[in-house]
Amino acid sequence: MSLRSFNPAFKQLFADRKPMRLHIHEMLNPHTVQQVLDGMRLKKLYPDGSKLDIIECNPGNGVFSSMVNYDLKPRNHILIESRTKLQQHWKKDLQALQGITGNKENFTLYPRDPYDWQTYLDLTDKDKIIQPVTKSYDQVHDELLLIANWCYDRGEKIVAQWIGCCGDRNWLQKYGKVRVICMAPSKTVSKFLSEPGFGKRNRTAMKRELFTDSKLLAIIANSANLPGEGYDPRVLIRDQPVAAYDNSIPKSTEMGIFEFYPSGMTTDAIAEMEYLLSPMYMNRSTPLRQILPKIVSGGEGMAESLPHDLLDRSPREFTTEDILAIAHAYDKWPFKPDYVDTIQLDEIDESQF
Amino acid sequence: MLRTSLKSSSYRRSRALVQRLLPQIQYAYINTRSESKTLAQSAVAVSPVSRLLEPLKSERTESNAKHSISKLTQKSFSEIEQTEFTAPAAERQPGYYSSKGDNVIRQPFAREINYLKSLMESFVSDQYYEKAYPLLKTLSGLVTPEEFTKFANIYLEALVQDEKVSVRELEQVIDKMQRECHFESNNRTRALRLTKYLETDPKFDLDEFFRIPKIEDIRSTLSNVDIIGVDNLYTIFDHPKAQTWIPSELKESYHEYDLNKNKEIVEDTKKLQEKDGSIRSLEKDDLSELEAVDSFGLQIVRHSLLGLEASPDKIAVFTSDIKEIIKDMTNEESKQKITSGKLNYFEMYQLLETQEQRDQFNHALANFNLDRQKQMEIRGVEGAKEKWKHEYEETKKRDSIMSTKNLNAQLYEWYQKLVPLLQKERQECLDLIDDKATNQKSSENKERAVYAPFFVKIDPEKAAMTTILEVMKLQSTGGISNGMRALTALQSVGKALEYDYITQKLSKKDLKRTQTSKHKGSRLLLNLVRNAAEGDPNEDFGWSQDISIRLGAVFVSFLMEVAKVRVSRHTVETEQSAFFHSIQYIGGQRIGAIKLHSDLVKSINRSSLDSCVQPQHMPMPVKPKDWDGYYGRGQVMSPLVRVRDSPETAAYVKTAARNGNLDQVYAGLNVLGNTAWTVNKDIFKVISHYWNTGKEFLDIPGVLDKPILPPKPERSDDPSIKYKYRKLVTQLKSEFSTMRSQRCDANYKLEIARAFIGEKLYFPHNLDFRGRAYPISPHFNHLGGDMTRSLFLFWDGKELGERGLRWLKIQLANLYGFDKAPFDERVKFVEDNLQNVFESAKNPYSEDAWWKKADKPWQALGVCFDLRRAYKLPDPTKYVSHMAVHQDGTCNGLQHYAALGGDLEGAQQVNLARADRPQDVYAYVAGIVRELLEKDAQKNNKYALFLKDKINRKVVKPTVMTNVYGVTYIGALAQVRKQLEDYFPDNQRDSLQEHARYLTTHVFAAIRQLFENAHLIQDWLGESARRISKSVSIDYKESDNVALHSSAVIWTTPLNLPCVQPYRKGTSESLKTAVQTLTINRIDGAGMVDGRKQVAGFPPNFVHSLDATHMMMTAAACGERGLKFASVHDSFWTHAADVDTMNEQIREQFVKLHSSNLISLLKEEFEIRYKDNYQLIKISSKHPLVKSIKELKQQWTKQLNRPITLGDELYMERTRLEFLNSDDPQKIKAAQDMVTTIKLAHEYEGEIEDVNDRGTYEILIPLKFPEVPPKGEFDVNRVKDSLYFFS
DNA sequence: CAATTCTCTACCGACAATATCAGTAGATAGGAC
DNA sequence: CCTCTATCTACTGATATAAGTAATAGAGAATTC
Repeated sequence: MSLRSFNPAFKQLFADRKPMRLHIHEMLNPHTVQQVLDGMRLKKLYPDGSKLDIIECNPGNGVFSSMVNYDLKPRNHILIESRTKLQQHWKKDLQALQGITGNKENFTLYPRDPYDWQTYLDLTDKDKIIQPVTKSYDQVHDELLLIANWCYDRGEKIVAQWIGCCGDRNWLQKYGKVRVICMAPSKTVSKFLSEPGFGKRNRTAMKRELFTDSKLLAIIANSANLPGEGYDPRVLIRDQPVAAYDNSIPKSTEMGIFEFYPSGMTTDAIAEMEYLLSPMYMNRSTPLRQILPKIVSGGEGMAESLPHDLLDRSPREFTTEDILAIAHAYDKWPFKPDYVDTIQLDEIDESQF
Repeated sequence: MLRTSLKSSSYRRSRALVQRLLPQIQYAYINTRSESKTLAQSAVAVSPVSRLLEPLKSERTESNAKHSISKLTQKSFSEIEQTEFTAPAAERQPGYYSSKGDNVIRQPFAREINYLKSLMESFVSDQYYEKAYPLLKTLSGLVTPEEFTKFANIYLEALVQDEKVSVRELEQVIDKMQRECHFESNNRTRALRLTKYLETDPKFDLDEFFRIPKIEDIRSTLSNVDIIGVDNLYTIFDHPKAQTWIPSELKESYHEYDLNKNKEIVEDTKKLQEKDGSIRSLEKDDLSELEAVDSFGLQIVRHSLLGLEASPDKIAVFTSDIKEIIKDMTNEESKQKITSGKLNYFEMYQLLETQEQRDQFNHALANFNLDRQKQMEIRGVEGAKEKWKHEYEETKKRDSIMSTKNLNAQLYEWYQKLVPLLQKERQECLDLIDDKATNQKSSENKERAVYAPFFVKIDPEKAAMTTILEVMKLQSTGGISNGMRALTALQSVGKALEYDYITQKLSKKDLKRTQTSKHKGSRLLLNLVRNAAEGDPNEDFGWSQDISIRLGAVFVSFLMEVAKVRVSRHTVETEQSAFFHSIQYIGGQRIGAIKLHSDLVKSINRSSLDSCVQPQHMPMPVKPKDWDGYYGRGQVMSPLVRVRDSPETAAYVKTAARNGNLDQVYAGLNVLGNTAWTVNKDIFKVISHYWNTGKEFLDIPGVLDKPILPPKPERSDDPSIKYKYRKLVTQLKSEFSTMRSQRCDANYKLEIARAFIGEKLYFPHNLDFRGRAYPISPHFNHLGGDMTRSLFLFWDGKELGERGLRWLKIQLANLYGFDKAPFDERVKFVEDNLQNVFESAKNPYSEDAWWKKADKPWQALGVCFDLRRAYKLPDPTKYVSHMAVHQDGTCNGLQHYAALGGDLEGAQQVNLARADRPQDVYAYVAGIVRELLEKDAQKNNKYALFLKDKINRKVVKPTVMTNVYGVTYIGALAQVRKQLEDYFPDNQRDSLQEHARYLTTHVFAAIRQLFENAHLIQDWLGESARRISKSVSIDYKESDNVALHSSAVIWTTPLNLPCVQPYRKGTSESLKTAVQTLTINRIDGAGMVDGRKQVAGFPPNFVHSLDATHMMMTAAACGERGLKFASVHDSFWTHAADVDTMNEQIREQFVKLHSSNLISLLKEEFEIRYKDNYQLIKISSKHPLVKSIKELKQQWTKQLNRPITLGDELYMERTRLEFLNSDDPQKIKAAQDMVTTIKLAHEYEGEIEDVNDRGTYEILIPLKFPEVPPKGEFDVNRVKDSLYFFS
């Protein structure tokens, strides 16, 4: 298979160094990346590279970065990388690239922590490296693309929050329907992409369905494994993701790549009862009727204003309509507790000094 | 905990794998015995083969039975009856914990045995003998025959006590037990039979009964006096052969009896006094009306300690006693006052004139309080209930519909609903036990069967109260808002129920054996029998944790079912559950919680709960009985040492107690427990006044409604803003809820204080596992904060004298915060402020009263009151003071370290040496740091330049203090950063961090420099702990249940208290209850030690065990000299007049403690204790030893046809040593010729270094300890001259 | 094995995860002979 | 009557839970990335 997207300028750069593994897994095999990119057909979505800004989180050793860059030829390609060793690599590589191509790839290394919200504020507001335009939510933002690799255990948390941001339309999603191409462990992706009724369906999956449009793009497994286990079959059939092998992905951590961007939906109603959803989804196979009294003072009373068939189903089975129905009932419920009472305390560490 | 369970599961897996492999190999060996050789055989050809093989053969016992035995504690009595649980004899043999040589026994199946015992006792005490028998039979399958006899005798004892059981039936049961359970009777069994015969068979022939047994056996039989009882012993005494039969301990009683028998005793007629005008102490109610304003919070529980009401006849006795006592008083006015009925007991006591009167008064009061204590235990909660009922009825009169407005009325409503439900459930349980239940096999009944035998023991009415009180008390604990951890709730309810059950059981105890109708007879014998009947203080009693939790869950779930609150919003009103069960996610883990309805919480906040009535949480109005074993006597049921669920700690302490090693510990504790206190009424009034304003005052938080929160951010605000908001809000809420619970806690304390005004009270103490002493009653004690401490006075007063007056002034200066100056200056400080002192005492409420600005204002005010009173006398030195004056060690941990290490400069800085002024170690360390920075500043270090003028004692104090506890760099960094925070604005976080990092390193360096030797000792302790916790016992086998690293750090204090660090990695087990399935982390006595904690904990724990020892020694010494003594770890208290004596003893005892080289002694102790342990160390693969060891292992591998394990290596060494120590010269010879890996390492002459690098090879060597670091030059005797050592 | 990732970070008093589901081993019942 | 299989149950181990990681930095334990 041809490496259509491979930037020859990188050939030497990659050859010069040994790829390092630093906590976050990534594809190191260009052939795999090529397969994935072929499946994604990004050029169709972003035909005009001269207007496109790419923000990439945790580019790592840069195989994917360089190839997606070569594919789309963006105006800006920001690499947010916080691992000092990799920062050094990039600095060196970009210097070299300057010599080879004059950095017509438009890479900029932004050596900050992609986990930190402040990084994005500084990128656009303080350092003004890029200044995205705000577009309407009618269609996907065609001048801004976010690529992120969160393929390690703790990445799940940030992915969940990013999905939440689509509902709130804040963070980068304040600029419009910004597509996020996200790499994460299959364990995470299969959870967040599951549909109602699937065993792994959880709160974030529900929010994902409600607030975003999403698609499973690819599954990359170690060649010792069979890719795609644990995903909701409906998603696999619907999205027809690319299945590829890459042995830089460890056997224990399959990688899933999916995209999401805000859907038309945004509402305060879900945030208002977020504190209810959390315990609700802890017993996600228990019928709502039994859960209600366990999540809020007097919660059993809320049942009166909900249809029976909904009460008999469990959170795992809830569709977005169900959730909205519950949100509505909650809104009308007279016994909503004070906001103070809904705040959960975390561990109190009392230091004596 | 997920991690732990994963770890242990994978660990189990690998072990299971080994277990699966091993048998095959051994079978293979056994079948081909002639061809192949075992390890040992190959090494010692001449050794008797069978003996070498035996241990290996037994390794393959992995029976199913064992597997199911661990499930036994989850089974109900009927399931146990139907299932067979039998452990192979080998597995019943006791093991050991950390050390083979300590002779502390680890009982296999301890939890299962305990459960069966509880069940059996439960049945047997209600005459369900046929239900109890199968349990006994199951027990016989789990324990050794000797152990079994003990349990069988418990069963038989019940039969003997039951009059309906005949001798024949008894003998039949014994017969059956012999047949079915391999019961081996002993002399206690004989005593049981004897008793039954004596009591039921008029024609019983003692001669015949004792014809066959040997004389020693007869004597041993008769020494079971608790079984035989007084009257039966008299019968035996009457027998002509009695003199030869009776054991030595009964000789004296026998003679007394014999003597009295022949005397005509005139029966004393009761001389009960007529009840003319009994003097009763001022009623608490009157006082409350006098002094309490029922406005804000501090609501008086009427009869809050109703139980402290005595029965009328006791009042009469007390009254006449007092009349008798004051008969000879000279001051008529005082006499008048005492009989007026307007004084409380303490005020009466103060008016007495002679020591004799006081002694008599104390005696009378002690008798009186004994009865009151009993009443309190029996009817403790009754008072609360009456109050609830009253308010309920009042409320009902006003409103037709109950509302949450009145909390107590609400509680009563729940109580009323709960009781019938519990009664019904109890009946169901009874039916189930009687096999009368309609659907015996239903799943409901299956669950019921687990708790039924215990449920039926509980009085529903009392339990209803207990449940409500406990649950309400726990609101907002455990980091859960408006609720509590389910585990905590179920456990405390369960424990409280257990307490009720035990007290009830004790009050109903069969008195037959300890009473006699004879007026003549032997008092000695009576005492002997009564003592014996109290039982062995080293024997466990009560329910296991599982039982009480499960039971607690049943009660809590019933409460949750019935408890409702009425809620209204706008125009809607409805009834909702008061409690609900919920799962919360805290700190990455799910926590089961019982939450209160938010409206209920608001109601509680408004009215503040008065839940204190439960006697187990109270100080004692009577002197606690002296400690003489693992469990306390009398009302004190707590163990001597708080063992934190560590079976090992408990076992070590019990063994020490049984061996009689703890007398010195008891002595110290008893001094603490015998110190009588009373409540300072003057202070109470002032606190009460400020409390009732409802405003914040000093350390009392004000009444708070709800926290004020800033407006919520918009949905579309940046996540960082939302996050910051959430963080702020949680912090506000958490601050709010700590304030609230502080106020709640203070309320609780004040209520107890109020109840004890004018009363005499005691604090029985017990120990933590290091030996530090704590009062057992948890809330109201002298360990509390300033406010709580200020409420205490010694019951006894002592005339100040010159010195006492001086010390009282010093005490005030110390409390005021003027404690860094020499004594004379402190005295002067107070004398200069004497007007302020008087003014404070005279008018404590004035806006800017002097006392309010003190460091510890409440206690300072207390001294002000005292000083003012003293100075009102013509001669203030004649004033009788009840104040406790404190002498505090200056950085006590460092004092001990300095003494151990002998650091000259360090010792001086913590006042071990005499100095004109008290030395301040913090300031001194700050000085060193400053010098270090100065040097760097000259090199133009920017951090040094910035920081050098900002170093003061405050900056270094936290780090110096926590250094003793082994604070790490990162922890200290956080402290320093906090101290430096003010110098850096918010946007310079990075700079702050860098400066803090720089400074922390230098603070560490400074401490290290000052206490160089001490640090070497700290390191030595740490290293020793590391080696111990990574060591392997010689008996280690892969197939065993004993973990690879199973030795904890254990040491013995100079007072012989064994200290066992309880840190082991547990396994999580789940316990299904009526409320939820709990996950309980259980530690196994032979489980893996938590090396990290063992190492980190040992240095501080060892030093704390030393300071505890010092305290106990001082306590005992002060006690011997007639001083009253109390302590808060490193703060020692006594009367002002006695401070000099105490100070002398503090120093004497310190010198005595440190006159031996404690670390060398510790090393010797370790060497003995861990002599059977081996160290796993890594040596360089290039080390010459590696080659020979590898060779030997290869040789063995070939012969055994499997890889050599650690267990194999140890087995070989074990065999070698066994042979070496045998008497058989052939074996000795064989052992000498035998080579093992360990022997190779042991005999290696060169250097063996534990390297932590790559390219290493792990070998076993005998456990050795590092050399003790040399001591510095400081001579500990100089402490005797130090003025400010404790000051 | 050695390399890499994860965890924990100040002592004691006063500790503490839980629900669910899939898979498996063992038990029971049932049916045929 | 015995054996064999189908079905059920009990038990175990794995997994998900939430959704700022929190400002650090170095050793030690646990995996195998």
